[in-house]
Amino acid sequence: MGLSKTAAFSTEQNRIAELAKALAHPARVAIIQHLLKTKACVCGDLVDVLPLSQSTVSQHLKAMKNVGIITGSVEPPKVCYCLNMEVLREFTAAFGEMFSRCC
Amino acid sequence: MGLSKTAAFSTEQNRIAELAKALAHPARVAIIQHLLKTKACVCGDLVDVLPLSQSTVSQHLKAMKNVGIITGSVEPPKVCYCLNMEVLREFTAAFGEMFSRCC
DNA sequence: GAAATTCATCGCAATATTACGATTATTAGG
DNA sequence: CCTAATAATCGTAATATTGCGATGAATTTC
Repeated sequence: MGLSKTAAFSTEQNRIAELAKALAHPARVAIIQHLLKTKACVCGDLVDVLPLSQSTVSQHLKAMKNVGIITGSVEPPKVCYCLNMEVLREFTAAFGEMFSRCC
Repeated sequence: MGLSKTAAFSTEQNRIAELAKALAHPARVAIIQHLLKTKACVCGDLVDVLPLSQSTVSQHLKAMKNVGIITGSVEPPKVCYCLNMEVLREFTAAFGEMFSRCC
């Protein structure tokens, strides 16, 4: 029917999938990489860096913010985006734990 | 227009996104977890374990096989699926490297 | 050769994602 | 108050994903 049967899976499985989805697009990867590089918060120069329109970038940022992997703080008239280290640790922990036994 | 502008991003960014996409669905996570648990190869009992139809499971397996994160070897009339440790290492390396500096 | 088993693939429907331009807040500065 | 700057949201269109039942291919067993 086209809808992801999230209800049929565990909370953990859904969370892991959600975290993975936050990086499951090259633009999202590029955003993360840029935020890592510029260390300090960055705002709409993401639009300059990415080969996408302002509205599209804004949508990606919203999606990533919903998952929690980035945060956005208003600094009128700009918005400053940062990586959420808490969630990055959650990410590495989840996958690290998952694959620790085998490789 | 709805198409992922993959051409506008680097090969590395696309590969990372691809790897993430392989885990960006709870069913895929469940498949990985089950393959980790049963260590040895598993076949169609994935269908018994997952709350999805045979055809849907087959599709997920195909997608994951395309990314390379699992392999399937024919053992008539069954097909035996295994994790590809090579690609799992690629996965952990990619994200480990990415986040090594910050957390 | 006729079932039975196992899995891939096809065809379809529903929903999600990606992308953009245009519009709408919000706020700073004149 | 008017304008410029910034970013979110809306509306729309195209494409991708998810899911299932039905069908098809390969192979074993009887």
